[in-house]
Formats: sequence, structure tokens, C-alpha cells
Amino acid sequence: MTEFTEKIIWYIQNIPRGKVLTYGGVAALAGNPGAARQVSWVLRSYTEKLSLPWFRVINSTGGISIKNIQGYTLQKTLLEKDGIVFNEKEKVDLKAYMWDGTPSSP
DNA sequence: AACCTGACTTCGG
DNA sequence: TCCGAAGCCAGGT
Repeated sequence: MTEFTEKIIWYIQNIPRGKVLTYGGVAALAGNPGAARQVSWVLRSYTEKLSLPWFRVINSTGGISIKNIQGYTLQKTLLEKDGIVFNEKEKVDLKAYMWDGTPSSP
């Protein structure tokens, strides 16, 4: 695994409760803005092994990308448990919830 | 080495 | 505003 991939994992693990990050956002923080798809690959490959907070990663429109209805519902439920609110279009306010990458932001 | 895959993103019609 | 097409990157076969 490359250093880039390790950074992706690090950022995902450090997303604070109540915050989210987009796939492209994680890739950008990890140093490669164009590698959003690699982030999805990491989630699919390492979520179970490393117990990653996978549900805090959403797409650039503020919505959930999981196709499977059960996975979609699970992710939405977990995010709401974090205090994140979805609007009538099933989207969250990225300007309010997007994590800036700072480990401690109280 | 070539080709395929994916829980993505962006741009043009 | 909405949808399809093309672009993107690393890992797996």
C-alpha cells in the first residue's frame, strides 16, 4: 500500500463525530485531489479490517453514494446519530459539516 | 504489461 | 436544473 493510501486511511479514521468528508475531500487532504475513486476503493477494502468510520464519507453533492438500499439507510441513520441533518432532498449541508482536516477543532 | 473495477467528480448539452 | 459522457487514480487479475 502506498503512502497516499495510508493517508487516506488516517484522515478517515480522524473525522470527528458530527463531521463528514467527501471522497474528493479525503483524496485532496491526502495529497491527490483527483483520486476520489481511490478513496471509495480504500473504504471497500479496509473498512472491516480497520473498523473505519466509513459512514462519515459522502459524495460531493452532500448525498450518500451507496446504491444498496440497506447500506444507504444504515449510513443515513449513523450520520443522524452523529447529529447530522439531512434536508428534504436527502442531502447534508457540506458548508456546515465538512471537516477541514484539523485533528482537534473544538 | 494490459485491462478491469469502483461507496467519485466535473463539464457540456 | 438534470443526465450522460469522459476523466481520474491505485489496486487487483
